[in-house]
Amino acid sequence: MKFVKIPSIVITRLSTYARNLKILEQKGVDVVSSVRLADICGTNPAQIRKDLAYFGQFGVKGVGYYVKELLFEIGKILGLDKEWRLGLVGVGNLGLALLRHTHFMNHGYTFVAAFDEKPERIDIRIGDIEVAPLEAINRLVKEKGVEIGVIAIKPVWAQKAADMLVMAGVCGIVNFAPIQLQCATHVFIENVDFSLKLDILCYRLTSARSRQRR
Amino acid sequence: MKFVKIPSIVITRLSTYARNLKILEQKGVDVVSSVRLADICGTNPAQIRKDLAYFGQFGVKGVGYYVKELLFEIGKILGLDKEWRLGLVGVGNLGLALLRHTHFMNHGYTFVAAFDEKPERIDIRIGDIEVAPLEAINRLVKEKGVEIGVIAIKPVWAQKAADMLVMAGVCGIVNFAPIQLQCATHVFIENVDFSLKLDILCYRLTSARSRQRR
DNA sequence: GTATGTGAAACCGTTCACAGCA
DNA sequence: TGCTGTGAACGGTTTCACATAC
Repeated sequence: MKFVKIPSIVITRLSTYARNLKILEQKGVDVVSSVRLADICGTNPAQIRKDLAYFGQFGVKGVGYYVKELLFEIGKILGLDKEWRLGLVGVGNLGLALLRHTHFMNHGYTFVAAFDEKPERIDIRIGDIEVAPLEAINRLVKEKGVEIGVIAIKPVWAQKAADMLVMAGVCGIVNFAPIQLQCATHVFIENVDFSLKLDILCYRLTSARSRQRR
Repeated sequence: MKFVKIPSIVITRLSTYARNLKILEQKGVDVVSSVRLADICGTNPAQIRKDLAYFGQFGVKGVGYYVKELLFEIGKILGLDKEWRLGLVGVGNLGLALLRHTHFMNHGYTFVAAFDEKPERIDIRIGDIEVAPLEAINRLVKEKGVEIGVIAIKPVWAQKAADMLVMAGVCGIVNFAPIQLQCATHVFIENVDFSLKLDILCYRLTSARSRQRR
């Protein structure tokens, strides 16, 4: 078997396919062709087939893909066939939104710990979780088996939080703070960046307007 | 002047450059070379120079870039040299986080209206803003001059919210709901997608682990 | 000497087009 | 016939390398 580097955009699309396959499954659709799925996902049929080809052959020639089967296979590829344990740093409004609102999340993810730097937030209970101080990160990450850290704290604290998470053994971080975290190379970081998206929109709106004015 | 299509990844990077130039400015740094800036931004010096070349010549040969000047120019390119008026749909925890916590945002963006579908949230005041029902979108978007809509409402309501915003004249939307919005082609949509980022991390962690096991 | 700006080359991802199979 | 899987062609982005200017 050859070593093939998989572009990260492929992974992004797989997640999109999974999301839309779930919707098809709920609608009771059994089989879907790459053309139909591409239409739904806003991409190209060849792209879907190429993306899947990185991982194997999941379709039936002349027929298409069985929705449930493909969903299962993509889940396996992405690693969604297990429960992932999340630790939250920062229990402000954003943190609370993440903790409470499961509709912003897929199944398979559970918050098992939460931390904050503000003394008045310590010991507050949210569901099953008790908010702990940042100093408890090392102990609780190990105790609760946190695998992914979610940073939703003020930017000034974000790097410290990341350092503590990594020190405790966390290898994956979703960062909501608008700064670039510096971590060891074995740590995977994904940024969720509202102000970046706003900047992109500004540019598009600005250039669309200046084009109109001509 | 030639028409050159600018890749959207260039815009993304410009925003990153701006963010880091701001930090350099605060530190009192006057001049920065593309090598140094690339180092900070985690990219390649040639890439920075190529990105900027789409828009003009902003450096001094043998010297580098004047931080303040370059920051100003990038701001002008992105359209950050004006105030942008935002309208929020969905005043749950996430919406409140966006409204209140300015550290998730750059300067230059101001929320001027907020909407929610839950009757108990209507008429609540947050700062200068009074929460209005979705039905008021059309009127208030026009009255307050909303230019960008921010959707932080439950997925089931998201498409309706988008439709109403677009109907009222909004051409840019930042969407936090984990669904793909369908809008007219003149509308720019940027998605902020937590569960997508989680899926990417899962994949990376899973494949890193399976690589270790070998 | 030093760092930008930019053609040219290398690289990578997307799309095409068709062989192969149900 | 219909749709997948895939080599080949294409198009676009990144990187290199050097002429140019301070």
